[in-house]
Amino acid sequence: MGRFGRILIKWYDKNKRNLPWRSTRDPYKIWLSEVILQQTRIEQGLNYYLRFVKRFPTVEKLAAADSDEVYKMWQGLGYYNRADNMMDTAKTIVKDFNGRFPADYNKLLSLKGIGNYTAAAIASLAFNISKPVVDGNVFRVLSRLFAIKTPINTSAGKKEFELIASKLISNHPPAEFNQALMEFGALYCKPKNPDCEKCIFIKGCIAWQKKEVISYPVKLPKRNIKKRFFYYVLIESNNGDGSFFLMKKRDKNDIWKKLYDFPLVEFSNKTEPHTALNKLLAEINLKSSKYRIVDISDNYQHQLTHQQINAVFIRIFVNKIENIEAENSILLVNKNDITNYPVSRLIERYLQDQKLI
DNA sequence: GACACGTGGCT
DNA sequence: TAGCCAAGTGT
Repeated sequence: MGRFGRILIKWYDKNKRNLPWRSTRDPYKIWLSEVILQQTRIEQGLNYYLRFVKRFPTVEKLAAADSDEVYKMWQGLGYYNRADNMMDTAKTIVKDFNGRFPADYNKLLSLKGIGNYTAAAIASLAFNISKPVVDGNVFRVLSRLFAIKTPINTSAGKKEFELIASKLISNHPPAEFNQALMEFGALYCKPKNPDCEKCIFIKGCIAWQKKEVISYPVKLPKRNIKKRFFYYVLIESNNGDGSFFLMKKRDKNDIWKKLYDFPLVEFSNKTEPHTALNKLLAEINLKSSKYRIVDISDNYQHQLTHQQINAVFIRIFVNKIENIEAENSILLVNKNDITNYPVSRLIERYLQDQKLI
C-alpha cells in the first residue's frame, strides 16, 4: 500500500460528491454512466444518465430499443456515435454474454464503444479488478505531481502514465482508488485555477515546486479548424393533414450522422443565400416554380472540435410539392411531428428561434 | 499515428 | 473573443 493511495482514498471518503452511479455496482449502470461521461461534463451528462436508467433499466431493455428513440434521448449530448455503439454493445451482451457484462478487462475492451478507459472503469468499479483508469484527470494529476513532460496525446505518453498509475493503484481497493484520483483531479487539480494552496499533495508536487503547475499536462498542438458554410432550405408546404416540412436523415460519413436535418447545400466560402437557394432547388429538382421566401436567417455560428459551421436558414413556402427527385429519401414531416426527430443542437436552436418546436 | 467526432462552460 | 477543456473511441 503506497502512501499516496492511502492519503488519496482517505481524502475521497471525506470529500466525494454524491453521484447516482456511485451507489451501484451494477455493471450495466456503470457502463451507461461511463459512456455518457466520455468527454462530457458531469453536469451535462447527469440528467441523460437518469433518463436512460429510467427508460432502460436493464441491458435487455436497451438492446430491444428503437434506434431513433435512443438517438432522440441522446440529442444534445454530442458524439452521437456513442449511441450507436451503445446499442450494438447492449445487443452483444444479451446475445453473446447471456445478459451479463464480462468481469474481464480484455473482453470488455472488445465491445463497441468501450476503449481503454471505459474497460478499466467497468472492471474496477463493477468488478473490483485492479486496473487503473487513465483519463484526463489522471493525466493532469500525475503529470503535475511528477512533472512529466511527455505529451499525453501520444502513445508513449499513454503508456508512461498507465504504468505509473498501475504502480500507484497496487494493493489499494481499485474502485475507491480510481474514483478518488479522478475526483481529486476534478475538484482540486483542475486544468485552470487549481486549488494548490489547499492541496493535500502540495509538498510532494514537483510541478508546484517548479512553479509550473499550469503548464501540465503537456499536449501536442492540434490542427486548424476547418470553416464550412451551410445553407439550409426549409421547404414548407401543405397537404390534407396540414403544414409539413421536407427533412432528411443524415447518412453520409460526416458530422451528425443519423440525425435529421433539412435539404442542404454547402459551400467552402460565404455565399449569397439566393445563390444557395437556386442551387438547391435545382439539385432536388423541385418542379414547382412558385415559391415564396418566408425568412432568411442571420448566420448561425456553430463551433465543433475540428470545424466551425456557419449556417444560414432559408425558409420557403411552396404551394404544391410535385416532384422531389433527391438522390436519397426525403421525408415529409408534419410540423407537429418535428419534435420527434433527433436533431443537432444547431437545428434545435434554429427551430426554437422559429418557434417550430 | 493522425484525425474525426458535439456540446457547453470558462477564461 | 477565440481557444481550451471535459470520466475517449473508432478508423
